[in-house]
Amino acid sequence: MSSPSTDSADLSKALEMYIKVAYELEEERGIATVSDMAEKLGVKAPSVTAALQKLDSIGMVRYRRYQNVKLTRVGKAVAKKLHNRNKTLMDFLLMIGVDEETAAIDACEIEHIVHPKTIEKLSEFLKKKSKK
Amino acid sequence: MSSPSTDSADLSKALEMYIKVAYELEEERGIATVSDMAEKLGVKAPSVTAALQKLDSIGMVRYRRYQNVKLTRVGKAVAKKLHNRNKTLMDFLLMIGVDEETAAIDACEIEHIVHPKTIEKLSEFLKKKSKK
DNA sequence: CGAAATTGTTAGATTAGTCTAACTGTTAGA
DNA sequence: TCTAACAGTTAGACTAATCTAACAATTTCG
Repeated sequence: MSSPSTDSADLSKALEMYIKVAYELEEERGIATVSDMAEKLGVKAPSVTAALQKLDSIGMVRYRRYQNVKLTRVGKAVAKKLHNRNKTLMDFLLMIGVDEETAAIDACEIEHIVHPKTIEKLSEFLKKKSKK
Repeated sequence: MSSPSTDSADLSKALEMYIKVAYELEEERGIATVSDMAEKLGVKAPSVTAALQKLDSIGMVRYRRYQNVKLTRVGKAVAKKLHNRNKTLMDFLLMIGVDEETAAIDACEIEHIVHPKTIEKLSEFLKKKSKK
């Protein structure tokens, strides 16, 4: 029952974003580079280096200087959790009529802060809606 | 058309919370003291002093050392905006079945970050629901 | 192969928000 | 009234996240 916690309660929003973006890049192009991460996140390269050092130290990514980044199993799980949350939030926001762009921004903020129970209820709510 | 902006985009979540709590205390007991604010926010007194100095400097509160705090007109407007947002979010979260405590926590986080458009849509959505 | 261009890292500064410890102003009651 | 207790402030440290400037490794290609 107790695999390394995917419960990112102890990860800041900022660190979660680095994980998420690393994941997206691995998906999109097989590899996550520092500069691509910086670009996607709208920060400068040194911020990425610093974040990767932290994430490596807590076992979220495998990172060695001058080498590419690799999410660990735990890191991937965190990324996937964030993506699921994001999807649920997007679906809901679009359903109530929020425009795509605003929904994307808000979902990306909210995904880091809401309680799992809330996501759960939101998800159930959407399921019911879609059945009707 | 351009009264001092209630658009708290430039206020951090932390500063918004100080404003909100000052407002609640003014409502509840007519006066907001440093120690009551610290208590409500779960921070120490020096953090409150620092925040009040900042908020005074940007015209959100009237604050002079060793004296009680008074929200300015603009500060009050920000507080009210936050309360409205909070109410809308709470109503929604309770509607989908989130428990009171969790809803309160989440609403308090979300109120600082979502786009006005989103609150607007959420509000319309609740209105429709209640009519049915 | 090696130099130029690119990419990434390190060092050091900055900002916001918090804390503790020490100090100061205020106030209530003997 | 004056002082002890309380409330509030200041000083200084710390953390997280960011930046710029300078430096180092890597890669590409002439």
